[in-house]
Amino acid sequence: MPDLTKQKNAAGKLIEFDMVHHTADEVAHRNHADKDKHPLRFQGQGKILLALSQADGLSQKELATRLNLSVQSTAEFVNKLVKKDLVSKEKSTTDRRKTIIRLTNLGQQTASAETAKVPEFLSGLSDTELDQLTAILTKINNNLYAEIDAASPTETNKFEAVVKDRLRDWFL
Amino acid sequence: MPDLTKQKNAAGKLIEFDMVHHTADEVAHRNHADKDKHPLRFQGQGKILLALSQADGLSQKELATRLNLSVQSTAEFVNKLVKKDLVSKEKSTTDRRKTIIRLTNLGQQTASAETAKVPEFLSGLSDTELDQLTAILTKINNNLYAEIDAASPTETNKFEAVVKDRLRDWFL
DNA sequence: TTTTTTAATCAGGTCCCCCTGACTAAAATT
DNA sequence: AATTTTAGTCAGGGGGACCTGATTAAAAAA
Repeated sequence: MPDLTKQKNAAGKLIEFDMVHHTADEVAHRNHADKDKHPLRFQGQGKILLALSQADGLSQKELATRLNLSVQSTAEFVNKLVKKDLVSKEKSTTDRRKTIIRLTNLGQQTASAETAKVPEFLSGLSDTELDQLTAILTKINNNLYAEIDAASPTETNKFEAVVKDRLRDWFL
Repeated sequence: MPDLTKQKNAAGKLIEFDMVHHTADEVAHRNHADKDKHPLRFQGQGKILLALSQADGLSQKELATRLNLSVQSTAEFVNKLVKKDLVSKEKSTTDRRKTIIRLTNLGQQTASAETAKVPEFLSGLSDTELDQLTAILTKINNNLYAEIDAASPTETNKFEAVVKDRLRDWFL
């Protein structure tokens, strides 16, 4: 078994990263006169955006199912995104009960912009360090997937698929 | 300059970590019948708790100043924490305008419990990997501090001090 | 065709983070 | 003693993540 101290050190750094990262883009958004407010994480409106950037043109129901949200919540988030011009709604022609949600250009940009600016804080790391980090995070993430799976088996597949597929699009 | 691909890989993993981590404890809280709800991050009530665990017995005004919050928001969070028995309020005897906020035992436990369970997902990492991770995250965090500083010079000192001191208490 | 299922919507709610404005009580100044 | 500054409180508001219940319109099944 590994050295407890080393584990704690790493854990501390990870927590610190969490907090500092959060604050960093909070501050960035506040000062930068960026009219757009929030980080758009994997929650609420951000969730929708992420799912759509992986598979565009889903119906609201589809979105709700994939994201484990009630259809009402989904509708709420979608409507908010429509107001911000990030997605569009249109009635399906084949089944007129359905509403198809699509990313607008702005929506696509927004989704990618999120990741485009990430590597900034990775500057200063050597190739070796980047490789190490990637390898380590892969393990950590797998541990987390396992944790999610243990707690909620049904949810994993969908979630993991959405996240991984999306990240693949972005980074590979 | 570093390999762009390596940087992207690492960035992808980091984003993935963010999302998966978030979802992991969301799910954990949902299923585990843990009566306590939220992760208590560096926001709102969590912010207060963190600050207090670094320097207990501050006045509300002090808290507000350190955390860059309005006094009203601070009061709101403090009151919520009081209801949860995590902090206590008492009038200062030397200056009867002031209200001194202190962590209760439960509050202290809660603050530390947060970190106690973190190393879980670090299991499976070797000592070497843990060292590497720590070193790398240190660099990343410093980059982020620099970013915060650039965007909001006034805020940095307070923030960095609170975070680092608190983490030191927890992990060293 | 009538009934049932399905995709959405509206209404209303809970709780969280955070802010401004108005007002009180207690110190510090003048 | 009268005034001003300071620490808090109350009231009210804006936005966000979510949910349940009730209702409508359209498609699928009986």
